[in-house]
Amino acid sequence: MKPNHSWQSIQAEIIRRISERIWVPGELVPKETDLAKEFAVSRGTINRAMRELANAGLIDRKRKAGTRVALNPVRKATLDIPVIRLDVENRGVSHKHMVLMQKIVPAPALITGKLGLATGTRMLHLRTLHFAGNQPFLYEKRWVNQTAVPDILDVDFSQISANEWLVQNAPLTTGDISFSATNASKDEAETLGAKIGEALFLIDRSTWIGTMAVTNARLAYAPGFQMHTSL
Amino acid sequence: MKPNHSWQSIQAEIIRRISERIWVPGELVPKETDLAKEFAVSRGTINRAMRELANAGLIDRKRKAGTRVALNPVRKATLDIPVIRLDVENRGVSHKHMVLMQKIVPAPALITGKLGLATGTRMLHLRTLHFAGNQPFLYEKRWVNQTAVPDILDVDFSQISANEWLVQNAPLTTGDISFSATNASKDEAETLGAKIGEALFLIDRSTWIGTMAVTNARLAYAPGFQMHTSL
DNA sequence: AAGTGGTCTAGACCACACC
DNA sequence: GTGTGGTCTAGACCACTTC
Repeated sequence: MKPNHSWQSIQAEIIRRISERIWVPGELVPKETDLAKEFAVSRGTINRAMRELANAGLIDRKRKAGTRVALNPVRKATLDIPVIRLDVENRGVSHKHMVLMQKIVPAPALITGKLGLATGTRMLHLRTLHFAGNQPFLYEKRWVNQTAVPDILDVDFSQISANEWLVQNAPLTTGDISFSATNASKDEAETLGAKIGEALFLIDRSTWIGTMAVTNARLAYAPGFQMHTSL
Repeated sequence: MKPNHSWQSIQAEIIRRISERIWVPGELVPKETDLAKEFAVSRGTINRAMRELANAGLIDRKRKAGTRVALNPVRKATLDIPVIRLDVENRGVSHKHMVLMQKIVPAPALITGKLGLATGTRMLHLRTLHFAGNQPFLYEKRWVNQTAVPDILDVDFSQISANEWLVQNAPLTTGDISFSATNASKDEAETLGAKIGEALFLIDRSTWIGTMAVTNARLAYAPGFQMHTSL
């Protein structure tokens, strides 16, 4: 039989019923077999349409208890975190980077704590300034666990940034990200061409492969930076 | 026949092959029918496992051209944007809010521009201070298009915050969000109990129902705020 | 115990991209 | 034209939850 409805059109109709309050928050909605009859499709198609809405937090589904419209719909914003070079190039300007510091030293407790490593672990420390065109764009302070990615010790970071090397050579890490705001320190202000105390957008990211800590990066963006997405 | 593999275990195995570089970035991976044979499952199960990886940006799939491991895996971070009250309560403290200003005036061009409304449109303007426990948490400056949600004019905002009323009564909006950092103005500093110039985390959100602009909110968080998520 | 969603199957047709 | 992924079907069994 030829389908009269695609899963996407059914999903759109369900969204319409929720947004127009035909189905009210907290209310039980018809079960899959009933909806399958109504739309004259198979249950699998209904399931496909509803599953994504459940993942998105719009509806709550429980076996036996049925499906209800979520009382407190949690909006989810998806942020793409590309390689810094591509992020810059997508803005229509060229990217270059400059390594300001590269050394292997015992990491501060703040870093080993975040990564769950023993205090005093010797790690590779890098400070890199990324440019968008001729403007400083991003000041990256990174600590890398040599044990997790020993090959990194042979990399020439004037050719490829640590960020890009890690994405290509340690893909599929898990991690935490936090976003915040900070006043520029003297070091940050001078490096980024900002004023001391100017508000900077900050990303702090720690990544692991399985349970092995790989790296922590503190990314301070030049003043005026905005991270943008849609809902 | 009883399945030997769930789609999740197959997905995990595919991820393993990519992360251990058994399948190299840019390389063509076996087609669905071949993988179905290998894992002794039906093609639908393979498709389910791969579809989510394609959505996540890990692989690129094209009809006829086949499936390839993505060259530049874009990490996607998902941010949950809950109602402010729940955001606060999830931190283990009580929430209350205080309406500092409520008036209907012609909106500034900055706002009408963002929302695509005629300059000088009269809109409902609200300034609300949200507390986490007894600490100022978030200073919200909001503009609401009365035409889109006329019922909002009857709402008592001392009982329910505009944020929460809109989530419940104008759900499923589309919108833009931007995240940035700003130095606290005198007004913001006094309201949030911060110092003038202190770095504040800022969210600017505009939402629409279809093509009808609903609201713009500028959320300035108290110093020290972090937005956190995992990869 | 019983009802609901979660998953899987084997097959089919279609849409798109490459030829 | 041809090959690949995208989708749908009709049916089945299972897992979880509530009763």
